[in-house]
Amino acid sequence: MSARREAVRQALSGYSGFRSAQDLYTDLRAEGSKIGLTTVYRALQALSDSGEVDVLRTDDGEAVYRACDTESHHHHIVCRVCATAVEIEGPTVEKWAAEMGAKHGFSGVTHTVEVFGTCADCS
Amino acid sequence: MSARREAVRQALSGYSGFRSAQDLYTDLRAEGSKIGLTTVYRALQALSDSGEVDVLRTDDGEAVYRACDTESHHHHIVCRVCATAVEIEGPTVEKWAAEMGAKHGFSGVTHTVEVFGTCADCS
DNA sequence: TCATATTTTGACAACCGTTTTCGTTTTCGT
DNA sequence: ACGAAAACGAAAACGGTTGTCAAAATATGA
Ligand SMILES: [Zn+2]
Ligand SMILES: [Zn+2]
Ligand SMILES: [Zn+2]
Ligand SMILES: [Zn+2]
Repeated sequence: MSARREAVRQALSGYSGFRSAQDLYTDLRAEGSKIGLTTVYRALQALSDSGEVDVLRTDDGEAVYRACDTESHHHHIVCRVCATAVEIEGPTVEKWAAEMGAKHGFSGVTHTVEVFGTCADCS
Repeated sequence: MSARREAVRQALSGYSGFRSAQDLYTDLRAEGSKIGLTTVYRALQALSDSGEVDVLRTDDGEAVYRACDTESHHHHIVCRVCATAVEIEGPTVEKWAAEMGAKHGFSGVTHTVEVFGTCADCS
């Protein structure tokens, strides 16, 4: 883990919501870091490959990242206004997805589930 | 509904899976149509705005479209190999998402759910 | 320590899907 | 048939992301 990658991880950990690569780049530069945008992308790629951060796509196709508390399988409920996110578990959903796969003859079933809403603070 | 838009809808209806704008453009040109790529994008935008087609983002951020049988809320199980998709309903999931929202004080809760796997034909 | 091999970095250009622009063509109501 | 309004397509612009490559940092080992 290089110093720059650690800096990116740290910057991401400071937020409870999902952030884009460019957001993080702006944050780091604002703090005085001389990091390059390319390096931020590379760090996020590595962190997501290793499962340390979660990635998802916004409606307009931008990748956003989050340093979650757990590395085990989970989902999120994300605020549409402030982008803060809460980690949630859904045994119900896990089972449902598996059942659906089996029912339709699909193997190697995975799923993506995200919940959106407006959080209490933003209401 | 203009003729070009109708052509895009028709082209999309010919497939059971999700297709990208560029895929459809290639299909239509291959059939001899003189349609432009811009028009394909515009038609898909209109169709998705009106709820006639579903849109989702692939892992690499590309938008893909599908002409579903029903316009009411539903989800899909998508084959990772041939991209064919089956429409599925999940009362269980609907309830779970709503409960999660309420539990964490979120309002106006929506959700995205997609299931992926390898279909029977591709196994 | 010093020299050398390896990895990481960042400026910049390239890439690719998508949107905007704008002049032309088609459609539609009268 | 006429003019207004909408749709169209080619090309340029856009924005996020990835590739390139030379310089800088770091690790290795004599
Ligand atoms: Zn997470
Ligand atoms: Zn799950
Ligand atoms: Zn559908
Ligand atoms: Zn649902």
